[in-house]
Amino acid sequence: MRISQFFVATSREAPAEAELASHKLMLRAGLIKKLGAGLYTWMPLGLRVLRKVEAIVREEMDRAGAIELQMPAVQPAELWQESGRWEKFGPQMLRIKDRHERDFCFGPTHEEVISDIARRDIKSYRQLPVNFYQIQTKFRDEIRPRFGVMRAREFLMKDAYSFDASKAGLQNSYDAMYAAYAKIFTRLGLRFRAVSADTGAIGGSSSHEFHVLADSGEDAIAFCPASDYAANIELAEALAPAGERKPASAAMQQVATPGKKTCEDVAALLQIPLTQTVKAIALVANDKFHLLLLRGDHSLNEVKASKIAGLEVFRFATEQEIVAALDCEPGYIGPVTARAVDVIADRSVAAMSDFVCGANQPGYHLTGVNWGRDLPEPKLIADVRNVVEGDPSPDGKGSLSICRGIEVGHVFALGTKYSEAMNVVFLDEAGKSRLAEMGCYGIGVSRIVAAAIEQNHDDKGINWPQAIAPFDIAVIPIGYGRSEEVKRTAHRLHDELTAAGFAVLLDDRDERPGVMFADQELIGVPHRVVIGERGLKQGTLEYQARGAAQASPIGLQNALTELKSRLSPR
RNA sequence: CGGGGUGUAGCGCAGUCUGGUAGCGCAUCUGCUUUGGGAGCAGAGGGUCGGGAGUUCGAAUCUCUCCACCCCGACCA
Repeated sequence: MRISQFFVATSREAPAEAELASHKLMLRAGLIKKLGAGLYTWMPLGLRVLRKVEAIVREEMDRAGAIELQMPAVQPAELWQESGRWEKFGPQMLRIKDRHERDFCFGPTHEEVISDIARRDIKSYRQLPVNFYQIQTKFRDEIRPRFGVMRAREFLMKDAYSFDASKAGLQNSYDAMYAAYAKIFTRLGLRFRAVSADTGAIGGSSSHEFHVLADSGEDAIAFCPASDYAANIELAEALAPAGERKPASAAMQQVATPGKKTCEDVAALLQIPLTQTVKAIALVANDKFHLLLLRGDHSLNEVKASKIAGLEVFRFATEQEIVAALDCEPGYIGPVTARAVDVIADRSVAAMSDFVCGANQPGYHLTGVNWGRDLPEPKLIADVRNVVEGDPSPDGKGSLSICRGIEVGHVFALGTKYSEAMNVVFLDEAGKSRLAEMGCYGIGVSRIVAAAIEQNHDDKGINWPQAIAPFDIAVIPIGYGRSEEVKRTAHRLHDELTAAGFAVLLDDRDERPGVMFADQELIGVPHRVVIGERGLKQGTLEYQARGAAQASPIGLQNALTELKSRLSPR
């Protein structure tokens, strides 16, 4: 490809709205253009990358036995009403009406549609198992779209749905997808990790997320360096502290802590460790007030909290509700005099003695508080906090580390949730009607492009993994308009490399060298060869890999052979 | 949904407080020079200052209103 016949629109400065490295670089390199909040055009250069990712995903899905189809992006409301998700899905779903005032949505996902297809066409166990997939544009009306295509509203996703006759079959399908995902991300050249994930509101038996590891990732992952344990922080269990609770050694005392509303402030004022303090979080669920206790240095895990019976749908209490229930403003609330209130203690709080908490009197806290003596033992003890670095690993092998990741894939064993709701049944060997066991498997295709950049860039620009680079090699002639020999050599090399099956980008703009170098580095073409009069006189060209510190000369005579070997994987 | 911020040329910004005929850098176009790391000089084009209403002799600037975009946020123990 000659640049003059392609479209490369790079810029030196990124629009002010971009924060993340990948977002800035995608805009600067001209991969994407923003049309509106969370809406992006894939420019020709970006589209080449997107298509490469897509191709690898498709190949591995096919290889794993999945069958491609394509469902409509716009879906009738009826299907969603049938599954109950028309109401449940909430404002994330973009709802639209047609000219007859009939309700539709722009599909945020396709469980309903695929279930509808399956129930119409799958009648016998002989047709199972089957796994359908598509690579489709989805729309989710995110509260806050950001980071470019990383969290866009319109995005490209590969979603697959498996149907099996039995739980064991579902496990097979699930395992096959898990393996395919590992292959896909390996082929993409990304550093990733599969982690156990919460099965959340969808229900179902097991679930794994695939994360591309990057400090800028939105998700926290807990993993154990000493074992293969890895879980989304939402799921990672915080074990109860080992050993017996220490006996009380101090008397309960009320101390003045005016203006000190946070555990940090109180601990600083009293000169005690933060781990000695207890914070009380006021929650309301089903119109009932609850006080949830966490150690001062811990943070609430809302997913875990919502698994407690009665707290399935909770919210934080308003200041008015707190005052009404405890007769005290937030900042000084605590469990001791809150006898009429349901108290839920985190495991680590239940194991504390001589702790400090709010006194339910504005400007006062209590010190030396002890369970059983100063207040009743907690009615309910649960794991409701996020694990922190150094917590013991739930599998008992060492301690946890925390890293950040970008969720690019998710495999999910759904079971019969949708087959029940949508009546997806088939006849088994005995002629009996049975519910299909379903699984669903997503990959954020467009997000992968951004994630790959997060993981592979430097101060000059993108450094694509070979597998998804928009071009394999850039040919840069210096003095293109001045030297016939340079021009001729450049075109010959371009043609030969192209004939050898490589995607070649020839910079025939007759630009100054600095401009061409800077553009190639920004765009991130993994290899480049420079042709100049100087070198040609000595019969050499210059080769440089994108990440390499400097160029090395190669002989003009054997240039093609040499470049072929450098370009071929491994 | 709440709070904050921004909207001026394709991009990055100044000008707004203190009203008086719209500016800088990059990019674009023309010419000459230059040619191995985002060139130099000379010239040129491009903006109903987010939209609407109002105040005023006069509004990018003041007032009201609407819109778009960005950031932060459930609180906190």
